[in-house]
Amino acid sequence: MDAHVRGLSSGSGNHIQQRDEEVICGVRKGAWTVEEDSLLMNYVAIHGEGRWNTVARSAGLKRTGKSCRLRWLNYLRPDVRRGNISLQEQLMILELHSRWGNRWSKIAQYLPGRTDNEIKNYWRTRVQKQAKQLKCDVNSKQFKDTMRYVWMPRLLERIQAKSHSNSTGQRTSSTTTTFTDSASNHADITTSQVYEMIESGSDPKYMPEISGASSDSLGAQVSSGSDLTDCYSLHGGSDYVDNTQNGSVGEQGFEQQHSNNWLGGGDSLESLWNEENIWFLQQQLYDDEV
DNA sequence: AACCTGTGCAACCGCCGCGAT
DNA sequence: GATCGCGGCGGTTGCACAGGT
Repeated sequence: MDAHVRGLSSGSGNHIQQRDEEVICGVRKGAWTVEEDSLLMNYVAIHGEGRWNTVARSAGLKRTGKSCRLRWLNYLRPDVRRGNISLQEQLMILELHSRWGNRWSKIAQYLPGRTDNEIKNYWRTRVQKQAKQLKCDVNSKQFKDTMRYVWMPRLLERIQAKSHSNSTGQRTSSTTTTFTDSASNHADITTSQVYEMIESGSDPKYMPEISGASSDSLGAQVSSGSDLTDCYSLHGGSDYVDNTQNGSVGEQGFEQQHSNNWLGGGDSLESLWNEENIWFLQQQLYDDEV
């Protein structure tokens, strides 16, 4: 269905993509080949990152330094994670974006293994698409309010619901998690809101006990970890039903989930968008008019 | 089966800041 | 102070693929 699945089925990321490569002035463009990846990985393994123009030349790659850097950071880096944005990560993205806007690299610092490119793509393909469907600007107050007062609380609810349903008690007791990485050094992250999210188990980076590929990690519980086939490919899956039941939709009786939760992924943002959000937006617009 | 459309992601582009000279 | 090269960042594009008609 999507590129995740494609990538999985190929077993080697996007190597299946055989776009037309062009060579202009001895510089290759387009999709990277397995051989190029191998050259770059070997070179970086020996010489380390940085000085990308030198890397490109010395590794025998007919690529620009920029291209090598991008390929390494977004794809080849060993700790890079792709696909399957978990609920916690979604929540983090929403919160941090509301705080910083399109500072993708800054946001990415708080989502270990996620690249700015992936977060940016996520925002564009999921969030902006929602705004477009609702015919409102993604930067409008209405949309931001909807995110903050509807979307994010419900994400939080679902995270908590999943946590409880898994009955391990790990997550809810994790509020004492300490921060020992880069995030703790960011003086501009001071609001309790973000910390609460993080501390409640938003990400493996902040949850040493659930880091890595542990199958019983929260990430795995929520979104099957790095399984690329999960989140956005479960059309009509059981998660969808669970969402409506666990979501505490409630207040205006908008229990009915719209059938156009197009991607249908139970843990995706899309499943949160229903008439309730539209209603909320309409109320906001109405209030503004009055 | 053929074509069309939507989707998601990798990669490129242009701009900017910074350090070296 | 001016210039250059480089790396980083955000915006944008191109394209493979899946699903629909």
